[in-house]
Amino acid sequence: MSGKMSDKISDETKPHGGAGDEKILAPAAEGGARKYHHGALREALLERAVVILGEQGIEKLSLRGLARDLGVSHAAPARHFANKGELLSAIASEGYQRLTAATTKAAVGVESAVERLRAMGRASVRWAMDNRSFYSAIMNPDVNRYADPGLTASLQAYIATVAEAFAEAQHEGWQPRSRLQALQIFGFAATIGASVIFSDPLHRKLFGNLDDEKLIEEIIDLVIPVE
Amino acid sequence: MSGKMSDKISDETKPHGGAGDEKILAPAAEGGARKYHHGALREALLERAVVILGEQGIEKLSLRGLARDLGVSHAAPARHFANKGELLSAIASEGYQRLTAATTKAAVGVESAVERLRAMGRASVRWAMDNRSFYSAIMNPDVNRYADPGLTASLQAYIATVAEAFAEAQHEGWQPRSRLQALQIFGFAATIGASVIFSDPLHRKLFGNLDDEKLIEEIIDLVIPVE
DNA sequence: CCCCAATGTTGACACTGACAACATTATCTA
DNA sequence: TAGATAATGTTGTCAGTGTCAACATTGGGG
Repeated sequence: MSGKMSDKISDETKPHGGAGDEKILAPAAEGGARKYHHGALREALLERAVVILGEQGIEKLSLRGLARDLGVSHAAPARHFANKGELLSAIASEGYQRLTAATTKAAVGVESAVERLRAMGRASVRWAMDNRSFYSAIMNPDVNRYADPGLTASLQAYIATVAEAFAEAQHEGWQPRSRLQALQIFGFAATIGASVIFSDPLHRKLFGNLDDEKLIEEIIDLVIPVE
Repeated sequence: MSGKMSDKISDETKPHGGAGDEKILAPAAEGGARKYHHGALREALLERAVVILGEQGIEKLSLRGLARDLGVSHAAPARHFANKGELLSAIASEGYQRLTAATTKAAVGVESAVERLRAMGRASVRWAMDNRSFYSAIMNPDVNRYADPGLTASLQAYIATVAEAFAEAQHEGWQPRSRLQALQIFGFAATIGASVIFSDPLHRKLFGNLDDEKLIEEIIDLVIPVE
């Protein structure tokens, strides 16, 4: 992704061939493949942005930088994302969709509603740890402040998925004396907080040695006690 | 804070008077006071930055913008903060110091360690809600990624304060069967999560009507049950 | 093949951060 | 009190970024 590599890719822009919606350019004679397929820039931008996010953080992310990395003109990304804010909303939205999918998958085949809840909690924290780039976008206050409708909808869907699981657990008799809304907010709070602590390098550093698997299970026990 | 206002303030730069370390310039003849005292720019920058943070978010914050707002030359802020990252670290560090102070204050005069813990939890969440600008800096993944030693120390101090409170509570017999580290991580997780949910506008919106006082108390009951 | 929409390019401009040289203010010491 | 030095603020310049508009290329449909 050096500037030198970008120069090579620019030369590949000229020869246009192929047909159908699979616009794959032939590898350049000098070796190296084009960084994206014409018409698939949006996906390439998202993908590259997530990498930059993980390596350097949000402030260092720029549309021009992405354009350079992918060998397109500096204003091309603006065809897909009006501005950086829209790009970040898309990343966070994608993140929530993946988080929701991971959470939902964890509950599949689990009979008891309480055990489903526990499995979902585990999956959420583990997902945040394994997808720090996405999670850093999801937890960015500015991204939330300027969230577009797609991001709002994705977060709403995630909330609904988990909230429903809490309702089912209480319906099965779990924590009958607590108000459902309180249980739900509590569960979300613990999940968000644990995800931050276990995924953010600074927090991890300051909390000292964290035996992830053991601690996460202990916390699940505290949040969702099984009598 | 318009450019026009900046022009007026620039005119006030010329007459230097007064003595001692209280360098207050006389109000301009046309009205309006200078935005900062010479030598007190650092404080003025921090103060103004927190306002911008709250009104527009981090991305919109710029050193040049602050310089303009305060009527100083564009590069003056760099005398106090090498870059934006340093400014944000300072804000987050100040935030943690205030959060720690609020948390500590809430525990004063409370006899029982468990009640102290509950009071501290309440104070933390309430503080985040009342200081959204600071909390948005504190919770910004980039700010944490590029935290300077001052910020790291402030976060460490906050963690130590609360962790100690958990240790005292368990020492008094609270939750004897749980491992202390798990209780502490759990408590921090719940606090961080609740603070995010109750302070972030997007989260508040999607979680629907939140009866703050009641819910916070219910969550405290779930995190720190009193038998 | 032609038309039009989608997508990508180019050039220009305003804004931001960074840097260096210079200017002003504040502090300290003899 | 004067002089030296440090701290602080100013000015100008340059590179990088976002934004905009006009233009060019690619893709899809009739």
